[in-house]
Amino acid sequence: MTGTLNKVMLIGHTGDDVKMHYFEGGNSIGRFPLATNEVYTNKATGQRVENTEWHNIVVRNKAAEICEKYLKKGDKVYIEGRLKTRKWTDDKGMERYTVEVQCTDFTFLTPPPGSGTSQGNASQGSSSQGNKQQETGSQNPGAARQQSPAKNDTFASNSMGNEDEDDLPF
Amino acid sequence: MTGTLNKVMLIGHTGDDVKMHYFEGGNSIGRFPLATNEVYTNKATGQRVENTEWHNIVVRNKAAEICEKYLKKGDKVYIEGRLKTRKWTDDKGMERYTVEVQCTDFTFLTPPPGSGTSQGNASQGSSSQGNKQQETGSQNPGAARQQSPAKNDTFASNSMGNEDEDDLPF
Amino acid sequence: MTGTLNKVMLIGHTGDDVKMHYFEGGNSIGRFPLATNEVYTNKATGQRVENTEWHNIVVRNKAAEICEKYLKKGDKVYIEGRLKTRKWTDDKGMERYTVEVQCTDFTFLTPPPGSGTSQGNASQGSSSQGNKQQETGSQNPGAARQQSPAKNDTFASNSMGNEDEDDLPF
Amino acid sequence: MTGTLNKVMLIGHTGDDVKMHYFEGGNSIGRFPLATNEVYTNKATGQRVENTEWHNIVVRNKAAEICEKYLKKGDKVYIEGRLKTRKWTDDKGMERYTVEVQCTDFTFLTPPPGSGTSQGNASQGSSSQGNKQQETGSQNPGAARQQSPAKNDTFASNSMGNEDEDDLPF
DNA sequence: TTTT
DNA sequence: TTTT
Repeated sequence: MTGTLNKVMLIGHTGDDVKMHYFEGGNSIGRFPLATNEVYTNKATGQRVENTEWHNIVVRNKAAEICEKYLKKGDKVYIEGRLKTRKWTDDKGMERYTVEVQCTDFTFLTPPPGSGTSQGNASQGSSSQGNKQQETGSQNPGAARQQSPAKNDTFASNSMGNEDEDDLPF
Repeated sequence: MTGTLNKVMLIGHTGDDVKMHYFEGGNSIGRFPLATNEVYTNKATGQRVENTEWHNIVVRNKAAEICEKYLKKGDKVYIEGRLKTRKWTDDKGMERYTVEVQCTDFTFLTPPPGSGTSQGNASQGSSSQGNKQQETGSQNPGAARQQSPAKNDTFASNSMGNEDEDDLPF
Repeated sequence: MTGTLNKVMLIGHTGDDVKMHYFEGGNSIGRFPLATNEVYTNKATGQRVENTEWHNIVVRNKAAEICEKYLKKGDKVYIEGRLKTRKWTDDKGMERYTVEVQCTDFTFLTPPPGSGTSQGNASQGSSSQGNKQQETGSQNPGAARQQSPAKNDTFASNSMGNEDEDDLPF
Repeated sequence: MTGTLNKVMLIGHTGDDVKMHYFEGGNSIGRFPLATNEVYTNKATGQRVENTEWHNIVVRNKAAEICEKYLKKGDKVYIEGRLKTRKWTDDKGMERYTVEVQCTDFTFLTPPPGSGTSQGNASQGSSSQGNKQQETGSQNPGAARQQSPAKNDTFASNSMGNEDEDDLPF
């Protein structure tokens, strides 16, 4: 029985690169931590408080590969997904629970190096800032990266039977 | 180029039944109005104000057929979608614009007649309340209706390459 | 540093009544579990799978009191909030983590008993279904309950400096 | 009576600076257009299609002033709000309707000039890119800008009776 | 135009 | 009308 909604929407910075795990049969998942922040002033003490919240993001298959390829540690990203609690057993045999965000959609918010937008760190030698190596060639990796959300939109549209859209990320 | 988000989430009551439009080639769309309300007290006058906002919902293909079949005037529903402005020309030749919510996901919140839940209007003769005729048979239409969100979730999951889910609404 | 978003939106059924905790100084919090469901068919096995996800909802102060008063076990509710991981120590001195949804907005989706809507379980003796005792009087508790979302909208509006709205839940 | 939800969430680029309008009594509103994009490939024609959707954003009072001060044409921003249709009469006396997004929360996604983040266009002479004049002083305007979402979160928290948070944007 |  |  449903009639329910389970939705998470996050904008944050990745705390690490995407760690991939490949299954037999061709499926794969990627995991990475995402940080969101809140700032407020404690009224009682007048003190400024800054909190970081960490979220465990899980992406699957094609989406995981796109994230693995284009998301690097520190990037800003929009993540949409579902909350899911995963049960596991620690080394002492104790049952433990981890809450994960099963990603269903995402949009990169850090412009790719070399994109030259007013938002980008484009101008010069951004690869020196620790960006992951991006493949070069006729297709601008920044543009490719920028298109990934379109892909997600596309897939989501297909989910409602929209016909005139494609199946491919790029 | 994207990196953008265009999302609408509504919970409201339908103001009319779903009006279907079938295209050659097999595609179809359904349209219906959705009402949301807000209540507040005008601070200056102390007067209680109640506002109704009307939204133009557009659903496509399989989703449209499900809505047409199970959503009746007055039902409560959760709608997720994208904002889209459609341009048209009125009978005086003037350009006009209509903002629509292109539905990408939905969940029925009015329990189907006969569902017998604590939330439902189940107990007796609810068809006398003007509910649309529901097909009868071994499958409970209420349950079918309840599953439609699952279908949407399923489709959305597939959009990210999730393998172990199905393609069918029911 | 922010520029981040941490948002959860849930529609589900409460798994228990709201448990209140009052602090010295007048603050209070309420907690309750919320269930969301997903249904899909495992493609490999063809088996129908139904999953229930449980969420720990935390509400504060006035909102907690409203929930405590009008939300009963089994009710359907829309919850909006933030994800927050709370650290605690179990009886063996081990550090444990619990993810909670810190509620910032909510809307009751189960009509109050006696509301007599097509959606309600109004017709007869619904109190026998274990509904909490609602105070009686000139004001319909069902209406009061329905208004709580308006209150939240109102508060949210004020957060942006909207002047012509009120401060009170009802 | 409510029990409804009216929520819009957008990430897009502003198409113009914020236009302020001040009312007697001290209230004010700001308006600006926001663009979101979608990209897909038309399956029938194989053609890549790019659509831009324009949204009319309306912000009020303190939030309007913050946007007016820190948001410049072309900036990327997250906007949360409510859909509202405004009726007006055109110069021919015809009734017209405009759909607006009444902003209730926002987060700047374009780093301020001089922020020096890997995402920023910081390095050199960004004011030549048409950035609005930012006040200088001991407080980094970029940081101030970054804090505005915190302020919104704060206000939203207060809406639920959260006590230990402040009232001030910065 | 219309829902609760 | 306009952003990337």
